[in-house]
Amino acid sequence: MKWSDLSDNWCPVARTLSVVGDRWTMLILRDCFLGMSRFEQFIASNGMTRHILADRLKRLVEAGVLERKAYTTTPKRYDYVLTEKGQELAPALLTLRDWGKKHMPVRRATSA
Amino acid sequence: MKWSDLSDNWCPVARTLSVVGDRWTMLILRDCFLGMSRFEQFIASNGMTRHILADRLKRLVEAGVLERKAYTTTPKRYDYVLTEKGQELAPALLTLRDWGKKHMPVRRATSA
DNA sequence: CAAATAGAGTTTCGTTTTGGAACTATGGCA
DNA sequence: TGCCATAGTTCCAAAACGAAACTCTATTTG
Repeated sequence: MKWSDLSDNWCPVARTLSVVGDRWTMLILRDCFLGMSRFEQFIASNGMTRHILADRLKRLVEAGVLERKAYTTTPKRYDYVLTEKGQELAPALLTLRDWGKKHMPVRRATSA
Repeated sequence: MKWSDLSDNWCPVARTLSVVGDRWTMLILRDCFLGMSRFEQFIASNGMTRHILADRLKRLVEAGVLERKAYTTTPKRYDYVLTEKGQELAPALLTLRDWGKKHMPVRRATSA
């Protein structure tokens, strides 16, 4: 099965995962909830590579989770901000955070 | 950054995603919550390939989310059942389900 | 003015991961 | 004896990914 086929799956969990179920998307959204909105901020925050970030941002905008708002015209540059639909992923992030706090203790310190 | 490095990330969301943040794991867990426990059931339920399922089950057992319990000895066969730690992912699944119900309407019917 | 810096991507290339399918292994059953 | 069920494992080609370099526009600095 192709991953993209999940968007029309009978199961609402699967349909959600078709948008946020890959390895990096939730971390981008976490950063959005922490107040970040720009390409270089996301890059600095979670160590993903540039073209993967570009791809994920594009998908999230297409999915209506983020909105791409120009903040300068020359050159064109954009803020990526949560839409209403994106905001409503907050409970999901919070449950994931709570589970991590309880069940995934940190073994050693890391920089990133 | 390697995905495996996330398990020691400062952020509890990232640490959670190091276990359940890939493309199929959450769907396996959904099936567990729906009462499934065997290899062929998971295969029939969500169309993932056999060796990816085998890999994910192994990781989930290593992570302490599932437990591998023999239900026959010859040949050795196993049920994969949620541990306490796994059970506590229920709230996360529920928030993902709710978001999908609200924001990801089905466009066309699918079989799987 | 030339050169360096900053922000936001895009391209290239080599390595991993994945999807698809076939193959293996063990035992029950007709 | 041969077929079926369960649970994997192996193989190969295709897709995704990580790392690094490159592009483009404009601003700042020497």
